[in-house]
Amino acid sequence: MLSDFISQLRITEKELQDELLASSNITTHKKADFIIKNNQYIKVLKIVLKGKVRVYQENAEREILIYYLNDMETCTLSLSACFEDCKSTVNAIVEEECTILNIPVRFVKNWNFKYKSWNTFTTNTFRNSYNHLINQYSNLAFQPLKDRLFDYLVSKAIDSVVKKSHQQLARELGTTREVISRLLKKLEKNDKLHLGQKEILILDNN
Amino acid sequence: MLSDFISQLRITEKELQDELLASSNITTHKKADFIIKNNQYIKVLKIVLKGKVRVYQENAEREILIYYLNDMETCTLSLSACFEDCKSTVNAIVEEECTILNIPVRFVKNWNFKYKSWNTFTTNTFRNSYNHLINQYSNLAFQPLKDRLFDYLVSKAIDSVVKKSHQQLARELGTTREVISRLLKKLEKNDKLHLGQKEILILDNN
DNA sequence: TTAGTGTTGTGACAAAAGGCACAGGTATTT
DNA sequence: AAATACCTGTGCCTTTTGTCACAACACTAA
Repeated sequence: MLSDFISQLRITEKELQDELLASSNITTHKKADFIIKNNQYIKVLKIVLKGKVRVYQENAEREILIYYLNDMETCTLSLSACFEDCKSTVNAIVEEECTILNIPVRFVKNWNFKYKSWNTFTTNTFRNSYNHLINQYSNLAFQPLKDRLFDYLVSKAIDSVVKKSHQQLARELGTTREVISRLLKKLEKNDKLHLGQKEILILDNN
Repeated sequence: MLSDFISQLRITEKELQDELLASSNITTHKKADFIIKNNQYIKVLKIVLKGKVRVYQENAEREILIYYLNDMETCTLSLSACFEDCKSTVNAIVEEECTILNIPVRFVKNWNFKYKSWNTFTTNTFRNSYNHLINQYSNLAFQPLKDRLFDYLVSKAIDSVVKKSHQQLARELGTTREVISRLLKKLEKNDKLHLGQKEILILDNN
């Protein structure tokens, strides 16, 4: 699995491959495990080799999704922490059983100017995350929740189906369950989707 | 001015100093000039040496602030564009007469692995911008507009005074003028601030 | 001084989003 | 089968935010 990561990132430097092997370790986690908790010091860069992790911020009564980490995705916030000691402002929780590559922060900063492929990796990670977040931000600012909800469902659908409860959707979109239930009903009435038990079928995605 | 930038970034490499001098150029812009327009290809990295630029996204009827660029600040989105050819998704408009350092994108990517100080610069720029944006994002998600408005005023106040019209504030916070006017009145009634003509005095910032 | 433009205040109303309460459904475990 | 824990639907009401319309004031340029 580590070798998949190495090849996906085109890490051709033999020396970096060796350093990675020597310094990192791989851990596995069950559903509902916390990978990172708010206000906790970040000591390792986390890369999800396999599985799914939800990274979110919370306040008193609500949550909002920052991003999901899927196979071969890197936690940008822990990458950022590699360059300066800091605490996490988010929580990260396992949604599907995970295999995670852990690299202590002290290596990551160092490699950035030592290995070209690593430099490319960190830069791309920052760029993609930043662009993604700007999109999220302006959607949040401009789009009514109904549209954000529908777009979100379309983006998460696999074979036009989303298997999430209304409560889960509420958490991911930063709102409450009742609001989601009502908006979904409205969308169903407009023949945009069909509601089942913990399952939403998208009918019309234009 | 360029030398201030060089010293602020601790660019000690003589060679990079020379490259910067040879490849960049400095331009000046008047208030209300567009520096970058939505959907336009980005060809240079823009660094504001002196002045103030507002970078924002717009949709049909509204705008929302992404960030301000003040003295010695770098446009993160144009930095991002240096690593892959792409179009702007934002507008940037001069708010105070500006002196801008322009560096063609082809150099920036190259320097990233060639000069340590440049590498540090780009990494810090991405990190700071990403952290800032995450804060903005969760404020937008969690805080009622009234609180976002007050916090924003406090953050922009100089000697407890903000010299902006309600219309400007509306643009920066992604809402409309009437809404801002009413919220400001409410805050004034609660003795949080005092309203004048194009001027807001903060009375109580806890 | 006057015309024009930008700024502020506000009433009336509409739409969007949230909170509370409760009813009934589904799934799982014991 | 009973108990328990989620899950979904919805009525009712409140708060927040947005829209339209209009009036008054302030500032600037001719």
